[in-house]
Amino acid sequence: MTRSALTGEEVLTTAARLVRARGPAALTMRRLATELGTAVTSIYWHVGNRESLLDALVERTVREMGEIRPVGRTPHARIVSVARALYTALRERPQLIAMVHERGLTERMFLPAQQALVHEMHAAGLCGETAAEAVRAVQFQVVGFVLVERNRERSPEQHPSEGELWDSPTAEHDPALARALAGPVDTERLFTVSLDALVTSLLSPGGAA
Amino acid sequence: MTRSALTGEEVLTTAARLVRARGPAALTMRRLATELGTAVTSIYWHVGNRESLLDALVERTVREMGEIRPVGRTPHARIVSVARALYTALRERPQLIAMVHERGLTERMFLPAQQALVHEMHAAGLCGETAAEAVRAVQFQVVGFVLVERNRERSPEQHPSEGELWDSPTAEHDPALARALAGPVDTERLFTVSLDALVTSLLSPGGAA
DNA sequence: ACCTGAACACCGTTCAAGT
DNA sequence: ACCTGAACACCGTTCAAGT
Repeated sequence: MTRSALTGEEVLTTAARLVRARGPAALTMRRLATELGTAVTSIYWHVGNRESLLDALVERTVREMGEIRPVGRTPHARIVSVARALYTALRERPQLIAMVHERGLTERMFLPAQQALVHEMHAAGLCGETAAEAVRAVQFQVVGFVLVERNRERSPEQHPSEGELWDSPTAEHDPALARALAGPVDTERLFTVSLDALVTSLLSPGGAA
Repeated sequence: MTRSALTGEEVLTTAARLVRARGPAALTMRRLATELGTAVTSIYWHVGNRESLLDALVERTVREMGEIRPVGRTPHARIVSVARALYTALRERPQLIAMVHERGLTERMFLPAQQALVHEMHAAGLCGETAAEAVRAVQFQVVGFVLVERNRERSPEQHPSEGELWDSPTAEHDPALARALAGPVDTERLFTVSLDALVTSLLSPGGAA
């Protein structure tokens, strides 16, 4: 049986599917060829080599992250919406994001969202270095949460257990804190709450950063 | 020529050196064997396989990060000192940290520093969820900075250039902001400044988070 | 223009055999 | 108890040869 002509786009799509389903390590040229029903060497004609295939995959991810648009009526709401959209998009593509980061393109990936945030900071009356720091604060908040959360998912059994924190003498007399830091935490809620707090304090005159 | 008996410790040290010098991809069992002057298969007797070798490497890194101690007279100063120490330690071992993260041990790695931060937050009068959020805020600040910074180092040519930001209509009339967000930034200073601002606002009553 | 198999230099890992 | 080489199943990549 013959298959229709192979295209670069088809290679890319199948490669992306492999990465999302089974991680970057599962993306071998031979496995990809089997998946596509072609000889390994055909892939090379279309995408060069493995490295440039990964580059193309990353490029596509960066494009997708660029489609984030603010929604809401107040600057506060619009900033929160961008941060939430970033957060969601990052969580949906953990492996691809890791690949973007490995290639040093994280900043470029964030650029459109960053420009949107700058716009909203201006609308809220911030400017100059204050606005820049506010933008970064939001960005770091998102990245930090995604990282911590992913870490919890990966190793649900080995992150600091409540027990361990209870043993710590400093936490002994503050159970609310121990609970908040150990967990299972409702990260979704925690993200919303602390993002809201952050944006509020950033936008208030003489605020946090 | 014979060599003295191989030990697990020796394998670990040489492996760590290889990773720090040339990245995790350079750590192949065969290369390691050559470096050690033994047969590949000897390594297996001492450390099991590549996976458990990496586990041991990661374990060692986690231990090293646990040696952070706060210094200074005020809670503010002691919190800042912990954050700075974390920041420095993370920057010194980028590849090993990445491996820790891959294995989902980032939180465990941060645990000692986290406990120190909890202690200082209590000393500063915070407790419960407020203290927990403050601890996380500091932690995310550090992680966020290390990530952004490492990204800049990796791809000095492709992060958003000043030119690009200038083209953006939102930044056109705010050169100070454009400068702050593009770069090259004095990240060392930026880290100090924004860490100080963060801690100040966290510790002030009715503060940021 | 597109696809192929053979071949090369690398991997990690197992295992029977040595001392 | 420790070390070895041979062998296996995998890699990515090149290249001459096909259509």
